[in-house]
Amino acid sequence: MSEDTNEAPGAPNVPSGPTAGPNVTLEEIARAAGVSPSTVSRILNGSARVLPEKQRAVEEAIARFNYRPNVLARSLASGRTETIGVLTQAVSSPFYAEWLRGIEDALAEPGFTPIFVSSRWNVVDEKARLEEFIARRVDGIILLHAQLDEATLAGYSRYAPMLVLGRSVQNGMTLAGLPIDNLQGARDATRHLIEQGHREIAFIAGPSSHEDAIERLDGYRIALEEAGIGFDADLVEQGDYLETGGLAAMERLMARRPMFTAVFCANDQTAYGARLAMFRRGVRVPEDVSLVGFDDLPTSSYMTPPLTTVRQPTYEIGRLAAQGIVQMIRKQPVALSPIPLTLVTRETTRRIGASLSPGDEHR
Amino acid sequence: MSEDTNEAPGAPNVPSGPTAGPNVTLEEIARAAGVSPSTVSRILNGSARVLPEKQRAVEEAIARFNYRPNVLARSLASGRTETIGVLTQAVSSPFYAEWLRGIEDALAEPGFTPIFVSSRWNVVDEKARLEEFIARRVDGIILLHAQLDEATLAGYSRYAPMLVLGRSVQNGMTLAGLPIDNLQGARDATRHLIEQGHREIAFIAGPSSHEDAIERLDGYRIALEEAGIGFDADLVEQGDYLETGGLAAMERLMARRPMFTAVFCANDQTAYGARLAMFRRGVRVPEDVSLVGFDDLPTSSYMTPPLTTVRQPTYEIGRLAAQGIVQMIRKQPVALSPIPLTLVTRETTRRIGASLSPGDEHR
DNA sequence: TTGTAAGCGTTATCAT
DNA sequence: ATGATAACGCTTACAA
Repeated sequence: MSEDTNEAPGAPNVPSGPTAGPNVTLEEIARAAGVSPSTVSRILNGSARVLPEKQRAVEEAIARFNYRPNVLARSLASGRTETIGVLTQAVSSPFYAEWLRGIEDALAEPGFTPIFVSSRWNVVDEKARLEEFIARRVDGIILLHAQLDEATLAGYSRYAPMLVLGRSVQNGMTLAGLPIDNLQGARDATRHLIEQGHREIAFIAGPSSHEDAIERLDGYRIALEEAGIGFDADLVEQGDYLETGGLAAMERLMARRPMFTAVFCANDQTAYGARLAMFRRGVRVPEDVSLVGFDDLPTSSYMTPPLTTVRQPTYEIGRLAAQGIVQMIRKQPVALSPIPLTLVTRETTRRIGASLSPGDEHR
Repeated sequence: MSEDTNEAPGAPNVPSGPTAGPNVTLEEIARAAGVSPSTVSRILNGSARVLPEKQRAVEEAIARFNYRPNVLARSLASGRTETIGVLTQAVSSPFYAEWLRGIEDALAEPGFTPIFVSSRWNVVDEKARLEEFIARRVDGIILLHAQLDEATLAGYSRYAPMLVLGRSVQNGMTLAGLPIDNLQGARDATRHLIEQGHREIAFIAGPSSHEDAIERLDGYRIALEEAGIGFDADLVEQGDYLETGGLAAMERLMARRPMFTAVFCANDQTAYGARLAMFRRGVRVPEDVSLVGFDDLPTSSYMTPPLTTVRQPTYEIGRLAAQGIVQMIRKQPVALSPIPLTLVTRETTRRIGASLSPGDEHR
């Protein structure tokens, strides 16, 4: 029983005594403390009152053997894993980072553990990752930007309650969506430019496969139309939500179309690329061209000049999602209202018109 | 047995027949296919030859019932979880993102699943997360920048093999370190500035609690001394590896010390902050002051101007770590040599000296 | 309050 | 090649 003698350098806290280390079981603790396994279990889970003396004996044994309950066995027996599958499109994207932080923090409170995976913007991977979650018997699933269609999601939600961020779905007991009002955000941003006197406003779009990219384009278009300016397809370039795409799109735009006083980018990463393209050509921001992004990534306020952009309360959204999924697991009703976005005006936009008045620079 | 009738909207692929859905077990599959559980298990794992007809019958039943093996039960029985605990200091840090991507990609090949958690630069959390890994019976652990001392790590490594990134430890069978040569990187960066004619080179340091921050400071100091310039504590400001810290440090520096022609920052985030501080004061980069960062975050090449910095091959490091831990799990020997860093010269540094010659701008 | 015993869904060791 | 059967380490009625 105690053939557990792998020489590890300076193992601390681990008694060199009997069955120390990794493979101690609840049963051995029970034996050592002179109680039954169920008593140990009860103490571990606080699921019933136990005589103080036994309590102490058990706790002493746990400490002495450095015992850690086996989560697997616990979950198998109880049917609960206290685990939430979180599916991102890319764990490493700066955009998801804040969401993850919010989720992680909010999940820690009720004692759930998140499992983060990425599906790389790929529907096949997305399915595969969801099935892994199910095989792992997660208690709930949070999807950041699901690509799968609603019917498929609903099917998977039979296995575990699912919450989809950035998407509206038919809310039910096991499937819910937390939509983000991209259209409104894009409209506000465009309006801001219009109010600043801009009329030739270019747009660098995100991938048309993304629902939110389409919404942002729509918001831009609607604001233009509302202002009586009208949408001009010639002012729109295709990006890919990445810096490289923004750079290339901006280069094409400048080569093709010298007349515009502002550029609205479908996300901040695109704006970074566009900004560099302008820098390369000696186009000044905001003196020559105003620039607006979308998302408000943490670094955007450190761009030079700091980027005007549409802020998503990402950390808070993450928290909301985490709280929501926990409620769904507990079969409590969840009310999820669309997340409003707010424009944060920083220093890449400038009033134009009448004469070249100083505009916004003084602050 | 088939009280499994929760109404889910449009569940696909799930037969509305007998025991469809979540709770199908291996035993039911066996019954349906007219074989024993062991046979099903063998087919699932390919662990033995089975008659083609039974094989087909079982596969058919699996498909029909949409059966997914319970990972928990499997792990409990087999003692293997095929899971790697990955401890980061902050999942959401742009710095760790690329490491995670490398780890995730490389782990997918041998079929391991990473579990990412953050310890928030906090030793207490770090211990707690490690113990969770152990309770989850992960097969191996990768630590990104462990803060715990080596003896403690060695103790935990009794439970599962551990690989520490960015740190050198006494390499053994169950504990290994993959050091990163921060000192050399910092020395190269400083030398570059010296070669460009700079002599008054300021340094914004990282938190002194971080081993790598100290190494970077040392590299700076050594390069200075090697060049006969000598270290001047008055040119060093304290940062915190974050943008805010860089901003504040730079402001203090400018307020205190007008004489310097270059600033070397302990990491890119610090450089972003410093760059903004200079922008605010009308100090031009690189015309007035040269700027060098460290890490080469993805956005650094999109800074304006693009940031000269020390590049860590982060994605590759992540891959190496993943491959290393898998080898350790398989009890194969691992050879881990320190990762060299390379300076990438972009546009925030400029040659000075003789006269104000144009220098590097032409490219 | 405490103990006994029957699962939880697999894998693995035996025989056959 | 296949099937019983005993683990794996815990939870949870059910009794006492």
